[in-house]
Formats: sequence, C-alpha cells, structure tokens
Amino acid sequence: MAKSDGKPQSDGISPERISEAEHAVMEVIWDRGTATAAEVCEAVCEKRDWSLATVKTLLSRLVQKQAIATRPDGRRFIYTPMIERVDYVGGESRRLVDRLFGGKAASLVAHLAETEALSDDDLSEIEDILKELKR
Amino acid sequence: MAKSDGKPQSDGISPERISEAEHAVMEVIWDRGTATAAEVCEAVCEKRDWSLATVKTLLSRLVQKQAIATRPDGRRFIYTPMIERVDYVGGESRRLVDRLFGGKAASLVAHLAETEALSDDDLSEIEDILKELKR
DNA sequence: CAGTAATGTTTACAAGCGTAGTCGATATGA
DNA sequence: TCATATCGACTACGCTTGTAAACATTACTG
Repeated sequence: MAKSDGKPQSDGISPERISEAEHAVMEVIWDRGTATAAEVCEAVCEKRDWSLATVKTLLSRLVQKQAIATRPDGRRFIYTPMIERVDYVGGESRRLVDRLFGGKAASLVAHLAETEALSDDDLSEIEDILKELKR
Repeated sequence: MAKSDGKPQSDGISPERISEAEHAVMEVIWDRGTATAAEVCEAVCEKRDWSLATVKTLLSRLVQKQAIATRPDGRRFIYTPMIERVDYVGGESRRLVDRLFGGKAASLVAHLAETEALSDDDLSEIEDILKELKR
C-alpha cells in the first residue's frame, strides 16, 4: 500500500513547538487522559525534582500553545490534550528523520542497525512488523 | 587554589548540546571535512538566509562546546570536527528513542510503520538490512 | 608604507526555556 | 463567618538560541 496522502494531521493552526519539560507534562496528561495540576505534579515533581509552581507554569504555557485545553472544575482546572500523542510523536520522529537522515526513514533504521542500537529482540520485532505489513 | 570555577564537571566528553542552527554548520564541516567561516557561509548562508556574522557566531559557540577545533591558517581559521557525525546522529537518535519510545528502538520502527511513514522502498530497504544482519 | 579587505572577538538583543516565588481569589472546614 | 489551604495568574530571572552589528587585528595591494 502506498502512503501518500493520509489524514490531514494539522488543521492549520500554528505548529507551536513543545519543549522538553513541557513534553514531560504532556506525557502525564496523555497517560491519564485528563489531569489537574496537582495530579501532574504528583506524577513528575519528584522524578524531575520540580516544584508545583513549575508544573503550573508549564501547564499554562501548554495552554497558550494550544496543546491542552482547560475545563473548570470547582476552583481548579482539568486539563485535556488538544493534540494526540501519536501526532506529536510522529512529528518529532519526522523532524529527526528529516534533519539527520535526509528524510529517509530507512536510513534511520540502517543507522540503528549499524551502531548496534538494535537488540535481538528489536530485530525480531521489526521483522514481525514487516511481515505484518507485507500482508 | 582549590576547585576554581565549577562549571565543567564531567570528564573529557562533555555532552554539550548542539543546537539546530549549530547543527546546520556542523553538517557543512562534516561534509567537507574541514572548512573556513567563509566556506560554511557559502554553503548555507543563502539557504538559511544568514549573514556571515551569524555563521561566525555559531562557529565560535561550537568551538566553545568543543564540537569543532580551530587551526590557524594565515589570518583565518580552519575548522575541523571534534565529534564524529555518526556519534552525533547516534546520540540524537537515542535521545528521541528514549524520550518518545521508552528506549525501545523497535517501537520507533513500529510507529513509523503504523503511521505509514515508511514508503515501499523504505520497507524493502529495511528488509535488506535485516537480512544482512541475520548473517 | 598606507589603505583596504578579510577575519576572528565582543557585544547586543529579543524570544524561548527551566525553574520558581508571589499575589489575589475562592472553596472549605471550624 | 472567618481563617486557611488551594488554585490559577502574574512576575521574575538566569541561561540558551537565533541573528547580527561593531570592533580590533592583520594580511595583502598599490
């Protein structure tokens, strides 16, 4: 099957970049589908050694970037993702492939293989994936 | 004197991050093995709409970060890479895989496959790579 | 030898990022 | 009802990045 045109991933709004720290927050929200500031903090503050204030800042920046939306719930907000994880991951992957491998995804795989970044498990998994695709 | 300033804490290999713009410069130097500021500019200034001054700044930042070294040649410098492209590419790839795919390279490939980011050519190339590795 | 062109160094400055404190509003418990 | 604990908004501040001008030095040309 050809790839060509698929879903129109982006409606036209700005492709506001999400920073690394912001991404960590997104990850939590994607994971639980929805979260409050406190919940996000609970999930990452310790791990990344952040204060709640930091999480709040990141959340508002993400709202500005329209990566998440807010729904009031009493005195606090419930945050929900506006962009899908799969889209984000896809975008980032593409950026990498474009920047480092001239847009050729196969080159990425080749690189991983050559530098032995692929475990045996990885290899057989990839094999399975290919087999699946061939059908 | 005791420990003087305390910025470079690591051993010899400092994982100084190379920014996007800096990377574009690196790419030129890697490509030709060695280059002067003028040569770098010639290669990218037009494409990225930079002035020579910008290239100069990026070059000195790269020197600071020990990504490239200088060798005087008359009144100018000849810049040479201190880090190998393959290492840089590997590092960046790894970062992505770690950050977005929990460190599992196979997941990346799976993702590319699922989102149809792999062309038929890519697929057969990957197949060949695998075949090669199996031997 | 003096003027000029080329080159690296310094300085600049806005925007983005990481990290967090403070403030004003408010829901809540006593 | 009143203090208190929370919550989001606003403010802050140093560092990095993108982009470049100004400056100092020096090699070369006439």
